[in-house]
Amino acid sequence: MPEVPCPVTRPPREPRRPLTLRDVSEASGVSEMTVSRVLRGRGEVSEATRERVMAAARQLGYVPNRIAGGLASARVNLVAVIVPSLANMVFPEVLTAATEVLEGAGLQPVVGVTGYDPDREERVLYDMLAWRPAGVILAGLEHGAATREMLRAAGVPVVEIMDVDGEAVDSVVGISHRRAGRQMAAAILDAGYRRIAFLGTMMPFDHRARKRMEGFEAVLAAAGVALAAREFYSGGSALAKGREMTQAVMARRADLDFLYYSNDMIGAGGLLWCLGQGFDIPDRLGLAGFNGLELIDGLPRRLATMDACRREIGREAARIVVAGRAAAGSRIELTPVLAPGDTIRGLR
Amino acid sequence: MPEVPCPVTRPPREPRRPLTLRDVSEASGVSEMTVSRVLRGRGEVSEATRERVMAAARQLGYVPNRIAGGLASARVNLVAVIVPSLANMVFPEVLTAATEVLEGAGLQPVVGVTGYDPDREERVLYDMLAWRPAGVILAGLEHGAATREMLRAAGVPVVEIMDVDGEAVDSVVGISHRRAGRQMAAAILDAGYRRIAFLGTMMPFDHRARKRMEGFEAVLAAAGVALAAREFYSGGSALAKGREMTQAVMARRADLDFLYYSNDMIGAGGLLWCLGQGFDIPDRLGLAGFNGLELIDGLPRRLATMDACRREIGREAARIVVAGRAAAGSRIELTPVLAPGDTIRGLR
DNA sequence: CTGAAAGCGCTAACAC
DNA sequence: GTGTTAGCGCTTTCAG
Repeated sequence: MPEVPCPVTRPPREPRRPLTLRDVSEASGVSEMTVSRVLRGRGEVSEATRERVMAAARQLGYVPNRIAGGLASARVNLVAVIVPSLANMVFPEVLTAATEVLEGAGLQPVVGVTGYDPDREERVLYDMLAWRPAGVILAGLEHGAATREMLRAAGVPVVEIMDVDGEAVDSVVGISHRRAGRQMAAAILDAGYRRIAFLGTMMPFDHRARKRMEGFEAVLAAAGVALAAREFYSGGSALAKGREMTQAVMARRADLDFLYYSNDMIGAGGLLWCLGQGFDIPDRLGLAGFNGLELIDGLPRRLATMDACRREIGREAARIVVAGRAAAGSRIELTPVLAPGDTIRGLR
Repeated sequence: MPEVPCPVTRPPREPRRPLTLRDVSEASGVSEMTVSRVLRGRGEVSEATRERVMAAARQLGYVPNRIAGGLASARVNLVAVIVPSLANMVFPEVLTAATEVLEGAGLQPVVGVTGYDPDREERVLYDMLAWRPAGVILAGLEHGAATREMLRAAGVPVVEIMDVDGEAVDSVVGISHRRAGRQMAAAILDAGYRRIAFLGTMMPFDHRARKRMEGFEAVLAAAGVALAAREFYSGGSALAKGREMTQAVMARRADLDFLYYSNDMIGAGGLLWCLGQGFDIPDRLGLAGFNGLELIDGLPRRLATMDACRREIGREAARIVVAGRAAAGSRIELTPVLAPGDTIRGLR
């Protein structure tokens, strides 16, 4: 990556007109083309020239204009990354991992947030494609028709992340949430629990949570077990909601012996409430969440969970974008591992 | 904001060459100039023409090229937002609030992450300024000389956020962390605690945490009280670290009667550990954190804390950028409120 | 209300 | 190694 000629001294005068390559060219007595080469670190340039150019650029405080550069070269170092939310730690983590890989390749993520709203997703994508990014990473496989069409026509790598249960436009990196739900159900049944409740978010467009629940119920049904209760929430502090939902569901069905939460944060809230009630965990009552958040390490007991492979997803998605056309159509299904923690009996 | 002419039907053929205004112009029989007007929603255009153009654009799946547009108009709808980290929920929250305001004004945030590293901050800023953003929002007042110089020379609104203790390049929106530390110290002393420890992060560039500690110690010193212990951590799950640090510090100084944490997450970990130990909180031992995270609502006891005004900071910073030159040099100091929770005695 | 011409600041593709 | 020429796809400006 080219060196950054940041200004260390104040330029002689505050020029009203923005600086251009020409200014650096004149100040250094080198042609614009060569200045451009130096600043991009491309092409063979003699060391002497290079230094004169860098000195002039630094001196003036010149910052190259990528808008012009992008137009001229039809190459842009931006990568669109579109996630449903930043409030759920899962996405900042995916983003952080993706950013590390992208930066290493000289690419710059541009983050868009949809709020789990397909219309906003469409708008956000449209706005980002207007910058002709070098790639698109976006969460989920469910998109509006127009969104899919834009992705298809974008002509750059598109990576749909988090989920693999569905049809991808181009590449996918994620886990099977249906399978994750099934796996958790099997473990719970194995451990002998039978009066099981599901506690989750009330978001029509959180397809991954829905799929986990579907997989979960399917396995229960196959074993002749029906969900004994369901509880949904929306908004507010997830930890507090976990607490409230748990209290509510236990008030309705005191005989429940297992609570499956759609994420670790509400699970943690539920766990704290249950411990406060003095419930015998995991014998009388088992609990499990989803995501494998770091947070779990600090709870009085480790909540059973399943790793959503967030960092790996971010990293692999970024790699696919970096690889360009070579990696088109990749499909990477990661395998979440059940971490039984201390809240499922007999599974230590 | 202009309507989004997203494609609802597949274009007739997959064109290899990217679409341009000219394609829409030809397909609609309207000049490029008028197509441009329609797509941007600028200038007077007859309804009939408008509809023909929109239909053609939608049909083709045309997405305007903002690179070319930005170059021609020297106007860009991007706003650089530079934060130290996404792992600390504080920043995603600021970002979310800022995004709401920016989107409402047709601006698009571009997020950069520095990892609390001044050199990375400089690089990130350089990369962002290369896109000639309409404004810059960045955390903190402490920057390298080159970074300050770039900010000064950017020629667009610059808003430094989170902190007001220091000299700003242009506008500032934040709170005084020194004052926050002082205020907390005063409250703790008022409540009669005297053997006080500080537990925090070991980050040389987390200036805000440092300032809180400085303010905190200053008030203690003025009252003739010295910090009885300090404990620092880095990396790992903050909740777990809070637990470990608390255990460690209490092992060293069992007579401590107050623990002041540099953030709520480690404070929550400490609180959970203390409750597990059966400590008499808040009488025998008081606790306080910082930030006012939502998370607190779900803990067995409400941790005392002080709101960092995160959403308000994001919102106001974005407003200043939206206002443009009119708001240059603004200074907004917000006042964090002490939320005594259940962990400081006599302050319910 | 609509159109034609002239760049925006840079880089690809060639010369030298 | 270095310089020259011609655009990239839009929008500004000015005519009609």
